[in-house]
Amino acid sequence: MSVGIRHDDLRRRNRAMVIAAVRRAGQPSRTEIAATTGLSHSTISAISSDLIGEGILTESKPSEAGSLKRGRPQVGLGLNPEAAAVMTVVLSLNFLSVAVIDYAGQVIAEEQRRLDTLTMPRDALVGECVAIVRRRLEDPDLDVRSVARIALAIQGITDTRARAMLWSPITPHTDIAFADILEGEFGIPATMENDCNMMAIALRWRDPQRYRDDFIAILLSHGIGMGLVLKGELFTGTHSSGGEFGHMIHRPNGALCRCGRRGCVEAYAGNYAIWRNARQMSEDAEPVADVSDADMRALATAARERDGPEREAYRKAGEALGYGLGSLFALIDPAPVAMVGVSAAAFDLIEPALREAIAQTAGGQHSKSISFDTEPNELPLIREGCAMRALTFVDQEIFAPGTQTRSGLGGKNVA
Amino acid sequence: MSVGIRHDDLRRRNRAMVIAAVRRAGQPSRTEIAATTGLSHSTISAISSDLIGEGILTESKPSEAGSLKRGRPQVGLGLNPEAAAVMTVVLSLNFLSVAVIDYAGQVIAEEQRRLDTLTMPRDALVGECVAIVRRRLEDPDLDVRSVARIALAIQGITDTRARAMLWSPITPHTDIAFADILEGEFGIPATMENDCNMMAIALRWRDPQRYRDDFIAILLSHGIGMGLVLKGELFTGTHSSGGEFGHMIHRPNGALCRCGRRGCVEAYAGNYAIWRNARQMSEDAEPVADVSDADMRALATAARERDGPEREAYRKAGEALGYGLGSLFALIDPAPVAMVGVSAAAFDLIEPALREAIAQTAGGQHSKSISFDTEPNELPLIREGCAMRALTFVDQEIFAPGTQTRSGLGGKNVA
DNA sequence: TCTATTTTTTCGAGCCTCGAAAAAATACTG
DNA sequence: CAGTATTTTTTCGAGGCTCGAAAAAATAGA
Repeated sequence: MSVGIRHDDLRRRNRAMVIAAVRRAGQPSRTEIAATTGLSHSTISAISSDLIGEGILTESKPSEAGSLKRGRPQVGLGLNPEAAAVMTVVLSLNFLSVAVIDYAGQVIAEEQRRLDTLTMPRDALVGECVAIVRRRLEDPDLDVRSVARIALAIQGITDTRARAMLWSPITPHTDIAFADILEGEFGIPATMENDCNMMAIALRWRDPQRYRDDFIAILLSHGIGMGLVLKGELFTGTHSSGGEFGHMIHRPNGALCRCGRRGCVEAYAGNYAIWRNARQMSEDAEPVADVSDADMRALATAARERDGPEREAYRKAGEALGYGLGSLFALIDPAPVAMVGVSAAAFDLIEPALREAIAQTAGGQHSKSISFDTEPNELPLIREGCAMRALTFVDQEIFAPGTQTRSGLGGKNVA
Repeated sequence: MSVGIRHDDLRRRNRAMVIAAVRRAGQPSRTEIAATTGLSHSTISAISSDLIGEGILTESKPSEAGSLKRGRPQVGLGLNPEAAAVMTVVLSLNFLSVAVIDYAGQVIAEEQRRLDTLTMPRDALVGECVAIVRRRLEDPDLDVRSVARIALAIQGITDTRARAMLWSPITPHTDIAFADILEGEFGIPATMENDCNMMAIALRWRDPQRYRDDFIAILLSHGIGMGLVLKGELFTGTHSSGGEFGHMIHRPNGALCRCGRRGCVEAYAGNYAIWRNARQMSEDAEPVADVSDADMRALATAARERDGPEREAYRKAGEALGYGLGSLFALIDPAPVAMVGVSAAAFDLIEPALREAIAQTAGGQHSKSISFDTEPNELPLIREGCAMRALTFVDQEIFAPGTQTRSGLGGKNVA
């Protein structure tokens, strides 16, 4: 069960803490680090001297040009971009994109590719992923010997251990152990992440003020996904990536969902559902495979112009999202929400019904104070999230290694 | 933000770990403790010698009568019952009960009282609680100078910090800071806990095999409550005790709930809802204040005898619970469920519809493998949970004190 | 150039855990 | 019944880590 703290863990954890402080703060001085970590100046001095010696951190002389203060000027510590690199692989509908990122977080190489993910055979899909990674790794223009971690994100359900995709709407194939495949191929540790979880992580790094300990990222796209951070930690299911907000039941025995079941939130709020309602098709109509972003934008425009089936479709979407959030907020208490994806651009059409619905629920007691943010473009968020995920892994497991993660704090999902 | 580990924390945490190991295992030897904690024998020896010296642990000579093994016999370590005592206060509908428990977990005194909680003025309710605690504390037959902690449980919503009751169905009054009141009155640290959370904690201590890291306790009583343990930790909302499973929305705009809203799970599965449906009253009918356990049992008997409105009422309850669990399992993945409370005795009437409903949901994919346990009597569970809650507090915060819980691991809800 | 001020490093003290060896306590063996 | 094997527990020195205080370093103002 829970495990004691050994003496050697101490240094390891405090090293990790110093690295984390630098990654968060950018260019903090040793004094600032001492303040945020609560450790003594001597300890910080010793640890950072080690880290600089190992090439993980660097000193960056002039922290601020206008140094008005009296005494010895602070010298900022920064991450050494050359200490390592990580790679992100984002696999979405008909689209594959990779990036190589240096240790300081800058993108140093990219490649993107269109694929027909819905019809590709299993081997071809895996093969494309392996090939694109290989091309980046073998790029002679780039010194990427030091790629220390690969983070792969996909729409759909992954397992808690971040090894495999269990199910995804972008391909008919299931249970692909991408992480193991890439590790086997390149000998680089890899993880298989859920796209919405990566969005949540990215939001936290982008705007730590707003998205700190408790917040929700909801992907409004062809399907409905969610990434949830509670008490500062990424929330996942116990077996799967979990957080399948889109498949909470909105109306028992209701509209047909892409998952084959009935009445899911997604069956009212996913792009295909909005499309189906806007075209006044039956709720039993088979969900279409994909609706283009352009079509969705046209739908939104029409809904804004006149009161018709399009507007009603968005209203229904808002209602489903509102009741779904209400149920969620009954469990976890309300928190700020970020709406991401194409339909987030139509949030003006969704919001009224959403707020009305949520006000009918226990979780929506203070519905007016629940704030919504919108971000129409999910891909950059997912990429950033993957990058931070991979980088913090390097921070913790490679540059602050130790008594190899015994059971204890191993699987913490610090966002 | 997250704080470094100081050198003095080390001993503190390892002390806490040893105490916890003893509480879990009962009479473990030093060697067993070393094995479960992963610490060295020397460390365990040093720490347990301290703890014995301080009167927290005791050695209990003959661990097993039939010691067949060869070498030096193990000497068991146990909790010293006199090291401290705690008090539990359980406030439920028309009923108030307290118990004094020694450090080893044995009840050493009890008192119970009937009250008319629904109509009592606020001051009287608080006054009764204070008075009953005072009577136990001042009991001359008992040496209870050393009560180190009071845990108070109530049906309803409490705040995350476990200081106050925010709302409860047993009284019209809201926002009563019971924990602060008792602390102020007696100078003993107190907490205000949610009843269902205590049930979950108790289940974990009763049957750690079955209820280990992930499970759900659902109270089927006048209202519907839930206690949830995820990844070994009690799950609570971010502001409130959270986990208001009973107020997830089952049918938008559906049956009238006791909370004044419509379509909550509870509005179909709470005793009043089953009663309302069994009597073929309108779903809009005002929920009755209370249905006696005897009446509920009569209802169940009738439902078992013939196919009529009673049976249909239980079917509807099962359906609501099933869809609710389905939505919950979409978020957290399926886990074992314990059904507690009067209506758990009628689970045979509820289960078929519940399983049918859950099979319609994404979370119920493997619905057959989800196991349900029943326990008709919630009160003993709540009491035990409070006792363990209070005792583990004493273990950690009083007998392993240190750098006073800075932000870091402060609020962990280890069940 | 000297002084005040702030940051960073150095150094010894005090703990803590660990491993190895010793001590303690029992069962087996002839 | 004495001696040996075995297992548990304690003891002891070594090695690490963090801390506080003091020293050193680096700058702005006078």
